[in-house]
Amino acid sequence: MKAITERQKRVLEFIRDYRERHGGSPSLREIAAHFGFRSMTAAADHVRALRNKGALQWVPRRARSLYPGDSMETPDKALMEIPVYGGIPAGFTDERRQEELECIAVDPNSLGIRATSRTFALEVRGDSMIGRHILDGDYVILEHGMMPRPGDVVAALIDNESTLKTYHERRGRPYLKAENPEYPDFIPASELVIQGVMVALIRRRKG
Amino acid sequence: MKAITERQKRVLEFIRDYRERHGGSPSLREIAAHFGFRSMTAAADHVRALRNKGALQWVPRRARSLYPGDSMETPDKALMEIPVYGGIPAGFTDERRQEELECIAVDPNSLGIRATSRTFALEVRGDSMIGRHILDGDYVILEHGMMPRPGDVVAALIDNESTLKTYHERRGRPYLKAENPEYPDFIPASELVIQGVMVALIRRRKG
DNA sequence: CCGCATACTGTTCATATGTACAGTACACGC
DNA sequence: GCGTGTACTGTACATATGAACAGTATGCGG
Repeated sequence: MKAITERQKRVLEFIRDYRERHGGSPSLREIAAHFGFRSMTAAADHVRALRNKGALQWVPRRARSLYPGDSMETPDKALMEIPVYGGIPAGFTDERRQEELECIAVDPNSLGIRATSRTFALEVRGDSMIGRHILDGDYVILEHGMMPRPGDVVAALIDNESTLKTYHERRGRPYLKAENPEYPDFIPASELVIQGVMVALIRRRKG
Repeated sequence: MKAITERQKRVLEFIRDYRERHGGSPSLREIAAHFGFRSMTAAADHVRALRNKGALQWVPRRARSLYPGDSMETPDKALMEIPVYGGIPAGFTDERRQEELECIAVDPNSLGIRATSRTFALEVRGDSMIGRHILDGDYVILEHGMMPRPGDVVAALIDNESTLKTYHERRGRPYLKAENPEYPDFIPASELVIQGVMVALIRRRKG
């Protein structure tokens, strides 16, 4: 990959300045007008070159969607909103309106997960999963409908409440293990509903 | 001038939220889609009402040019790319080109952290921090230059290598505690460089 | 009851905008 | 010389987008 040319650097600077002053991206024609290009394709070429070199991000066909590649902002293509369910009875199935749902935004690529509509999050309450190094206040990202493998952390609906268990198999039969000595170790998996399999975890700083 | 209605407040919040997440304004059709309006005019009406009430600024006929009226300044970056440093000698100071840097994208709001250029990540190697429930393969998000509080996990440069320690104070003097029995418990903090304070953690699914 | 604002549905229209295609000129490496 | 990338001009096109027009329904104050 070649280096960024002087002209392209100027275009990138203009885009950066424009975003600073206007709080949004310039259009291709505005770029052309600023540099005195009589053809808008000149601006389009520069923008394409910058995109190919990774200096610019954009959303295809979206108006005014140029983002400097090194900026902290990124277009929404990698963004995913995950609903957060607390220790709520009925857990996965939400009775509340979508507007009331708390969401966290994550980048599926960074988390190494797929972006599906069946992905959700649980805010962990208590230290019941400390045996798996999952702490109170952690956000566990789960995928609904995924086939669990032995050792996976899963969310199960028990007594109308979402709880985290470890999935195991013994003599070919699946069972769930609670990582909490207070509860019985073995729960036949057939008796309960597995809501999702843990695919990632997010922990915030305390205090 | 009438007051802003509840519905209009919702629309305004969505616009503000969209700008923070995407770094740009939503289109009228995107607003309509978000609220489930079957007609885009509904969104246009709300936007016009907000403009008349001074809660929104915009550029006439310009695509994606809605700005919350209270501040034209650049909104907080919603999604930021954080460079990942492994167990690399020299750690925080990178000798490598920026293109070679691995990055993870996170939403500062979701993680409960500030978006600064001094934020970085370390990919944890080994189980030396298992006492703090930080596992091999976890990504620890740290902020450089932050004042650590007792109990905080910090990254320190020891023997030219970035290692994680717990920050403590004893008799008013700061020291670092290794959460690993193999290493000495007490390291005078004055002797080493604290690169950053842990503000969040991200764990991917194994395998 | 009337007037008025809010909160929509449904449609149409002008244009702003990104993108593609065709072509010219120049510099540079092999 | 030849191929490649940069740096443009000029035209054309599909569509995303803001804006306008014609309605319907609801609530609220006078």
